Amino acid sequence: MPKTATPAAPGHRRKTVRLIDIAKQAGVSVSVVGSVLNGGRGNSRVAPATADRITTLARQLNYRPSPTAQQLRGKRSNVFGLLVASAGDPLTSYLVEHLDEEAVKHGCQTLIGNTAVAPGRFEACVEEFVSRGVDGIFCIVHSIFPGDRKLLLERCPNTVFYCDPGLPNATFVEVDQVAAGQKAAAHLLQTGRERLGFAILDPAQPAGKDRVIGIKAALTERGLPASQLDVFKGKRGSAGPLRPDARTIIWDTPDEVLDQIIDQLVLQNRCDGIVANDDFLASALLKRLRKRGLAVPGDVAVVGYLNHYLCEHVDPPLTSVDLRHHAVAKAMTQAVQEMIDEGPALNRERQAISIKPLVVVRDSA
Amino acid sequence: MPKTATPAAPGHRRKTVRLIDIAKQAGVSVSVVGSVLNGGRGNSRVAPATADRITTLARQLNYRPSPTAQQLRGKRSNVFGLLVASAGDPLTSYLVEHLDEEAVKHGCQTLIGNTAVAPGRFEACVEEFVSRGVDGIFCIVHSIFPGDRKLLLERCPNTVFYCDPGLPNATFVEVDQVAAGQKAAAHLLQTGRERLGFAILDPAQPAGKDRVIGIKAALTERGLPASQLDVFKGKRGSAGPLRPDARTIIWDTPDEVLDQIIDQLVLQNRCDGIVANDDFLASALLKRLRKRGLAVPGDVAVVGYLNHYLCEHVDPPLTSVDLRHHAVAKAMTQAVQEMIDEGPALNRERQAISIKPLVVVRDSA
DNA sequence: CTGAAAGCGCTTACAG
DNA sequence: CTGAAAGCGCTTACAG
Repeated sequence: MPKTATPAAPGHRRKTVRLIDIAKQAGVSVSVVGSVLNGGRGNSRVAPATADRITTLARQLNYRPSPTAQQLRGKRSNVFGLLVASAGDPLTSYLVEHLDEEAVKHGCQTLIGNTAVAPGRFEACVEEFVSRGVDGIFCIVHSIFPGDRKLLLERCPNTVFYCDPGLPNATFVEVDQVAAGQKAAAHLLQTGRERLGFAILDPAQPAGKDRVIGIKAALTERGLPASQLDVFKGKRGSAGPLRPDARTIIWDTPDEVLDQIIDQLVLQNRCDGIVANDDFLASALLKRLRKRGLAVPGDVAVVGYLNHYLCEHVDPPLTSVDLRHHAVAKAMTQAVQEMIDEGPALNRERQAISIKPLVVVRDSA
Repeated sequence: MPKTATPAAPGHRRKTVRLIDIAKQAGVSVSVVGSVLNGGRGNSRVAPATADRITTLARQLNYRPSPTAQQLRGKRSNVFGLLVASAGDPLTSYLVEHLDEEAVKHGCQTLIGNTAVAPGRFEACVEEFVSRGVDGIFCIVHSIFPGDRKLLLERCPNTVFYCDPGLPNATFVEVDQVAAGQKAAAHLLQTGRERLGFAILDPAQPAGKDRVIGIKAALTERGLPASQLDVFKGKRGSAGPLRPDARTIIWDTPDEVLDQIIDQLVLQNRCDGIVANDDFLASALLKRLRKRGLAVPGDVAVVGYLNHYLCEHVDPPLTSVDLRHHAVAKAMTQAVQEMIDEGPALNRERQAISIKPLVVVRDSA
């Protein structure tokens, strides 16, 4: 229990240097020092000679303004809050990294809000972020996780979502699913495939429908009929954490479903190119195809979706659709920065920013 | 540019409720309200009836103390800084998640400090953390990345490292490498393997030597001579990022080296169980062994190290040594909490906390 | 048991 | 061009 009221220098005696310390040494008032060192526009108000003396002194003493005091006085915190279901999930960890990288470019730091740790954490994190005075919030919590997005937007209008939260006045960045389907299919067609299969799970999701539209568009572009696409509509397998230790959602597709996909698309409909719902399904398909004596890409080409970490490691390395997390992060950061600069614009209109994905070619297609 | 000096409620008009607001409504002074709502020991000083009135009012008005003001007054920030080379790296992303989870349990939030974004970021992050008054810092930046650890420890004594930073007064948590080798080998021996191979990269690293000691200990425990272990000492392949987008270090082992490993360990020395340096090497070996007509685990069993995400997805699924990131995170958080509680104990002794890894059995061994 | 007052480090009108 | 003063929201001795 620290007796001193010196907050900086955690667990340390070392006196933190303040404006007044510099002011004394420079023989001027704190106002002058403040305006020279931290002043927004107003360091022109100080005589050049005085200003020089002050900046030199500040450098010598290694002066750092106290963000705490500045914030209490009404300045920005230069902190963004980041709501994430689980920061360790490789699905989003790259996005976390890129968001923080962009935040740093904007002179900000990122505060983690891990919402999947316990029930009610989403709302609790929002309250904490707001009371800490964050400048804005990124919400990259997947829609399958609970959390009151409406409350979030009320408590902090400067919020940018990853994917559509379904709120009338939300700002969000999303991946263009039509383009995702179109690009995956176009790659298959360009490399000589003629009959395409789409193994889709959760066909009810709009993302799936958009990808079908995209695949058909790719066929049309090459003058092929939409009937050259066969869609396997399956259900998710059991969802469970990858390891007892982790909270990652990994969708485990049972062998029966994999066999159904292979039976319908490859054997029955003679598809020579398959677009898989995601890299996990693709990776499972790769294994199952081998087990059944079908060669990839010899007999059938496979394209994944996510361009996930594991693509490099499966056999053969998986061609996949990259979601361009860095571009997403840039767009999200830019959006929040604009909201901050524009000030409290209540009743803001819904704004959707769309990112076009890219195909990363490896060996499977 | 906000005109008001109200920091909370980012980009929002909504007046934040303060102690004085409650004080007025309750007809008492701020001192009383403060001691009831935020007071450490001293809420016994207030009459129960008054206290009740105040707490009710606080709940009604949804009062939240301003951490900024509290911090300026000398209270803890309840923020931990987290130095990480790249938060998106799946090697550490789980550790990031677990550290934050533990921080939340201790009533703290985590501020990210991404040190690999640009040169000098490590030191810059340290300064920012210190000036923001973090209560402690976790440094999980891998030793191959630059960063002045000594300065870090000086600026913030309440720092806990993941892995030995090689400083005389550092507190750190590390994985027991002897146990890692011992457990991997013990599993192979228990499942009927008799001649072991260890494919080690960077043999100069102490971690590698410790693992050799562990493997030999496992042999001895079963009454086998240490000569039943054959060590392949190789060099790292080229290190490069997995994707142009990411800063992850992935060690790419060229096919020639993989062939050398197989030639020496499997063909020449008839090893039937291989301990691989890490999951990436193991995954590459799996592919190469298949290409050369050797069955896993039929002809040779393979054990990885990391229990990385991809273990589930390679073919066959990889048995691996789990580094118990959650236990590591717990130990790190507990250590920093103790440092905070004990107060500024300069000249603290070097403290090493060792975590014993576990074998996670899948199909490859 | 309660209140008035000082002060954490800074910014920002307001006077000179 | 420069300084004295008020105040951000809170805590903490110190008086009553």
